[in-house]
Amino acid sequence: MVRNPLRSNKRNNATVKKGTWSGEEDQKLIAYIRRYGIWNWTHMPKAAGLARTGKSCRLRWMNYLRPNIRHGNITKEEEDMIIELHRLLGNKWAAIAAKLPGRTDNEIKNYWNTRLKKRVGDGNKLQISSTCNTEIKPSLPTTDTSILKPDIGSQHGIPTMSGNSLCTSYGVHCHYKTSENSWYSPCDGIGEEESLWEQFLALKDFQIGENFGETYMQSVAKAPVLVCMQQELQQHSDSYEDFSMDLWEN
DNA sequence: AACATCTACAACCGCTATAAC
DNA sequence: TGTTATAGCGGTTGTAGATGT
Repeated sequence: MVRNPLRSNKRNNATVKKGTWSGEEDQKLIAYIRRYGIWNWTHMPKAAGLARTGKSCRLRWMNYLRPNIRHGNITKEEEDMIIELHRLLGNKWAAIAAKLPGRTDNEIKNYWNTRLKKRVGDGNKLQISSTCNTEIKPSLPTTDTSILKPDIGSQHGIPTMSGNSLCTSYGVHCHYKTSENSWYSPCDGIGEEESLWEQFLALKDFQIGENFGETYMQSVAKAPVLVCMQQELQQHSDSYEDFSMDLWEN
C-alpha cells in the first residue's frame, strides 16, 4: 500500500510527495487545521509545511483525519444500509456515506467493491417504467400486493416503480422496509419533498389520497422517483430548478 | 520454503459543478 | 459571458498482507 514517495510536479517543477501519509505529515495537517481552519486546500499544504498537493491533503483530512471518523469494522446494520442505499441510489457514494455517520464515501466504496459487489451482484436494480429514463437501483421481488391501490399515476403517464415492500399507491412512490418495523428514509426532511409532491400533483391535476401522508412519509424509494417527478416537472414548469436538486443533496 | 494469486484499502487521477473574477 | 480556480465525486490503481499451491 506504500506508493512511490516523490514525484515532480510538472506544472511548477516543485517536488510533490505522493503515497502513504506518515504520522508526521498527519500531525502537521491536523495541527494546521486546528489552528487556522480550512481556508484553501490548494495553498494550505505550503503554509502547513507539507510537500503534498491540496487535493491529497483534502483527501487525507476528509477520509482519515477529521474528527468523528469511524475506523474499523462495518457493522451488520451498516452493511444492510449500504446494500439498501446502493440499491436505491446506485454508486452515489457520497450520498450513501451521508447516511452513515462517521463513514466516508471512500470507505463505503471500497467496502462495496471488495466485499458486497460480488455477494449482492447486479440483479438488484430497481426497475422503473419506460416513461422515466433515469436509471435507478434494483428491486427485490414483490411478495405482498394486497396493499396496492389503484395506479393513478400510470393513468396520468407518471412512471411507476416497485420496491421491496411494494405499495404503488398513487403510482409514483413505494415503501421500503429495511427491517421489521423499521422504515428507512434517505432524506432528512420532508418539507421539500412535500412541496415537490404538491406541485407535481397540481401539475398532474389529481388528488392526494387520504393515506398519502402516511405512505409518503414511509417512502424510501422516493429519491429515484423524485428524479422522475423532476423530469416531468421540467417539462411543465419553469420553476423546476428552484426546488428540485436539493432533494438529492439530502 | 518459495512463489503465485487474491483481498483489502489507501491514495491517486480525471472529470464535473460551482464560485469568483 | 467567458475564463480560471477550487472543491468534490466516482473510478481506478498500486501494494501490503493473507492465502493457496
